[in-house]
Amino acid sequence: MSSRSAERAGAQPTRRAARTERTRLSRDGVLQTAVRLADRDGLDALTMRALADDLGVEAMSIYHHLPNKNAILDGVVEVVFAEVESEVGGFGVPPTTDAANWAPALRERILGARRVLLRHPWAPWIMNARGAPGPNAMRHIDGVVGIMRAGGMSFDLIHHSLHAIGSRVYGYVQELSDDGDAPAPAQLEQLAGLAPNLAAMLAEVAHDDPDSTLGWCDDQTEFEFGLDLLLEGIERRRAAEARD
Amino acid sequence: MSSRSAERAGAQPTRRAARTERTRLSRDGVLQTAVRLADRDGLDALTMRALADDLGVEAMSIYHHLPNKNAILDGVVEVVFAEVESEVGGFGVPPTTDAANWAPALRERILGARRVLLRHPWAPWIMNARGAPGPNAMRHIDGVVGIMRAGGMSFDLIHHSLHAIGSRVYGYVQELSDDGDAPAPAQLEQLAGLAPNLAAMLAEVAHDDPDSTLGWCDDQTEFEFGLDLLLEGIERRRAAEARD
DNA sequence: GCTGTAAGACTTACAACGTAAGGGAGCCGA
DNA sequence: TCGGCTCCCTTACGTTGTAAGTCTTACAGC
Repeated sequence: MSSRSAERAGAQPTRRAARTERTRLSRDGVLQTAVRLADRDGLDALTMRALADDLGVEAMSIYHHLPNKNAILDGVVEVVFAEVESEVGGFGVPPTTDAANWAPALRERILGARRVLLRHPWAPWIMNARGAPGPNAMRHIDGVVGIMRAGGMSFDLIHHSLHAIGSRVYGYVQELSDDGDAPAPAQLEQLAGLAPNLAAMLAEVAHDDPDSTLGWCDDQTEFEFGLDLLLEGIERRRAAEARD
Repeated sequence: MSSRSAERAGAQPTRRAARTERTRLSRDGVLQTAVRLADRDGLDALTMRALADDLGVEAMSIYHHLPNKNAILDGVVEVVFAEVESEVGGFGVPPTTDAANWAPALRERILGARRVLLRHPWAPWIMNARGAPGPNAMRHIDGVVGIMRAGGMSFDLIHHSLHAIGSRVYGYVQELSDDGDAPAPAQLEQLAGLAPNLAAMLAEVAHDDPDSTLGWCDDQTEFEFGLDLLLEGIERRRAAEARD
């Protein structure tokens, strides 16, 4: 049923000939294909067998290049962060960064990361599920620390700020509900009994902006609102630190 | 090997006798046991078979009370939010809440939720993985909205704020790395080549507070730092709104 | 060209997962 | 007493990651 088995079953001269044009794998090729597969079919579809299929190979062959599936997951995230690196023009600290402009610089860096992650929406899930960031992700964070440092903040403040910004450092936030559709009036009425305040809010938002079904959730706008809130607060603490 | 199969193999009069004292399941009992199982052995250990084992029952029996595993996951989260409700003394809005004290009230509410979630660290994972909040979680959010509303904020500002606070509303943040141990000096040196700013920060933190191995991460302190940053920023926007 | 060797692809097989399908025990109303 | 309903058990299937072992192919040295 898969394209590969079809090809197998189909016009193929001899077993031997098929073997002759055997595909050569490589760690990089596997990861690149995995990224495309996840982009196309989602994270759940990224199984060893499906990946092998896309590579024109049997599942177990992959294990000669990556030790296990977790390594693949870590690997694709690293690929994504390589993309982040080129998106933001390198992980270095912009040379003119100082106390006056660290915040916009950081803002730009984070929004750049976000742009890439929006192209690979499955990546945050992997990052959440797996612990330690790889080298590329690490260098991304290092750049963030560098920008704050160039802004004249103490490591202590930077450290707290990193935690505060949390996953926003990476350019994403937990999406509350992806399920898409706006609450139908019937649902809204039902909700009113359970959660009147929430229902009132939803009703007003729906009234003010009927088009924005549930695009009212997790907009770019929302992301930037939260980010700016944090950056403002951090800037105020930086200034306080500088006064001492 | 499991306690149950041992019991089976052991002193048991007759098959019929065993059947007579057949365990009676209930939706509630299943969920309660699932919570205990997850608390004890972690989320990965919460499989249908393990759960059935703890219940003294076969896996498929569970399906007479819950339609599938997702229902169980949703169910245990609801159990957790019932615990939140009692922890915070109900999801209602404190009667004296106004523009002057909404922020402390909200802070208290969120930290209460956090206290409960720290007792069930697996719960956030489920909440992330699955979409829509259940009724209890919904009522929790409704309480949060209610508090802000009592503070005199517009629904628009409340709505943006909800997104900004993100998962903090629920009382948790994504933990960056749970893997525990402090970076060994060797690791730190290796890191210095890759991420010098980060390495410098870690070195200083380690120096200032050698005990706090990596408890320096995701402390209560960190959580409150970020929360207060957001609450401050929101309060400033509320005051601005009130001036218009 | 021939052959030995190592790299790497293939085959087979397993344990664990969620769960569909159907069997049968026990209880309850008639 | 009996029919039927509830609900637990048994068996089995498809999918997952991956361990173990076989076989092919490319290439080095002769």
